[in-house]
Amino acid sequence: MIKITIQEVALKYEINKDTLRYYEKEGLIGPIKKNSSGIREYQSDDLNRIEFVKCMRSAGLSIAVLKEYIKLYDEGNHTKERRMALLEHEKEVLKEKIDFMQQAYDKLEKKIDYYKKEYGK
Amino acid sequence: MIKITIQEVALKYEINKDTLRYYEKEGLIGPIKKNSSGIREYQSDDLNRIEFVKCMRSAGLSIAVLKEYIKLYDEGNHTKERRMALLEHEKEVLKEKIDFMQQAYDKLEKKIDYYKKEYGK
DNA sequence: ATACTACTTAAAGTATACTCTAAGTCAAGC
DNA sequence: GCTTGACTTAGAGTATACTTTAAGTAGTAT
Repeated sequence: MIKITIQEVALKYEINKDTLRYYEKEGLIGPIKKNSSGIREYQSDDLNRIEFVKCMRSAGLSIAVLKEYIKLYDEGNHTKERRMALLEHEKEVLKEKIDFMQQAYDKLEKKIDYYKKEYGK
Repeated sequence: MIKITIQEVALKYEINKDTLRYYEKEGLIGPIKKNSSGIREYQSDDLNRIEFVKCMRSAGLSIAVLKEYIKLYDEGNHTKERRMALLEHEKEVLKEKIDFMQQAYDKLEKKIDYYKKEYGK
């Protein structure tokens, strides 16, 4: 059984300790088990969840959406359909965002090329 | 010479009128010419700028970065190198973000597929 | 025993980007 | 001439996601 401290989790995933506690308070992760002194001991299941949350947050999924997903998850098997719908919706949102960003990327590239030509004169 | 109102710009680009004024106050667009009654009259140059800002904002470039770029632009030709560097930096940042989002997208897709299999049972 | 460091909590503070409010002006229609 | 509706401003308010603060505890090193 793995038991690692908040410090170690923070280092491993490059997430602020306060952010980890904040995510826990919001119900995105945990509740994390605590030892007799009240210190958090993160286990491998917790780490998987953290990795998922980190990935989704870095992609722009909101705390609220992740909270909702976790809530449904914790409610058990009868929420599978709703969870799936939620994920599919977020997938679509993400797709659109990626599109916007790709458009901006292309525009930036063009602008830079233009500068390069100008600069070369 | 085109002259369109803030209302029309707001409709055309789906940007809140308050946001347009906010962007102007921050120096991202304009200053927009005003008629004798103090009403803004947007011209085609303004619209091009607005389109650029909208595109970059939708891709996540910060107000601060756009402000900096516009500032350099307004300072004249001798800032071209710095502008190019700024754009290239933002391009790299965008690339990374797109990567993160693509990763999350793939992860979501996998999760959904998993649910679909489970659900089919 | 005392100093040091990392942990704990609840709550306040910060950054970013809007978005709304209040008070007022102005042109058009009745 | 008065109402209506869109505009103006400065400044306050909101949402989201942290991040910091203050006050306190617990385990380890000297």
